[in-house]
Amino acid sequence: MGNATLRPPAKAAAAQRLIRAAGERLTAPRTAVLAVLLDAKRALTHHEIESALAPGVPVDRVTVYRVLDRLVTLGLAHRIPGEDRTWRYVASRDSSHGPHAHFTCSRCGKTVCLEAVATPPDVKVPRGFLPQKVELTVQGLCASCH
Amino acid sequence: MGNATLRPPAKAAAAQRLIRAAGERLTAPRTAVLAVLLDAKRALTHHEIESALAPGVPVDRVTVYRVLDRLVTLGLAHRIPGEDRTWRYVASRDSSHGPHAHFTCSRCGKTVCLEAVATPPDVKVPRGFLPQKVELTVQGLCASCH
DNA sequence: GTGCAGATGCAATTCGGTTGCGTCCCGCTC
DNA sequence: GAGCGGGACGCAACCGAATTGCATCTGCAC
Repeated sequence: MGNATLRPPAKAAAAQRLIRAAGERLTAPRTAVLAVLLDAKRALTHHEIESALAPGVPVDRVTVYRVLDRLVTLGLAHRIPGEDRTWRYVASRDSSHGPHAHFTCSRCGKTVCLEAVATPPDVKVPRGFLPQKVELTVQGLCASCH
Repeated sequence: MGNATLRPPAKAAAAQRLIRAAGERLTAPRTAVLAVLLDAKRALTHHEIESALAPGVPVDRVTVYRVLDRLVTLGLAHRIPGEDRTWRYVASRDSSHGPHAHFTCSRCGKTVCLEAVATPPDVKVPRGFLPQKVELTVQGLCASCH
């Protein structure tokens, strides 16, 4: 998952580029948080993000929330409601926001994005309902818990 | 959604039957809570459940949580993590726990179960992962908010 | 009717997340 | 390169959903 003190500089540079490209002000917290997300192989909770960047720049809890919120708004990240009532965040791999699938381990809570759902979700909704976003979550055991 | 003071006795009777059939002790809170769920046309939050049964038997907040928890364990109900970080509960229509789909209105938060999803659950999971349950959530606008 | 494991009620606590507000600093302008 | 203004940050207090501990009560088996 990467070490905060040794976070690849490439990720920080990429983070800066993305923030700039979004027309946002470039600040240390934003760079750090986005770099953490880009470096992560799975969805991270707020707590995980916070502790991942702790050794470097100390960033306030609230600021992390606000940065994440902003990143989600900008489309640079998206967040997943978990079974444990906490948000998890992932950097958006690219702007293709097709029907998204996630896998959550019911033992350790680890959450990963599943690429390429082979199923065009033709869901029947009641008359008058307007579907906008489809979330597909698979619960089960991850490789290490299995 | 039914009125608490005039809750159909049929629902209370059904609730009692289900609780009994599950080999559980029959208590007023359990009957009341399950009756509320059976009577509901959509998924209810803890708060909604509580206020739905308020006029009749006053049931402690904590007890409602515990009863719901028990009902979920027994398979008589299931709960859905919402975008607003609160659980919503629905009585399990029957024991067929196929891939389940829910619709959540992003404006008013109302959540309903979608029957009959044409979802062939061929989701690709990473090697070593063991899928157990599939949740499909559709976000959008409900008929009244649309 | 009696006993007891299990259920309930009450109070206090935890915890993820949010809000208010004063200060700081990024980035535009001159 | 100095000045400036609005947005971002940090701190502290707050909120509400959910959980835990414990004493009391009760469904139900005998």
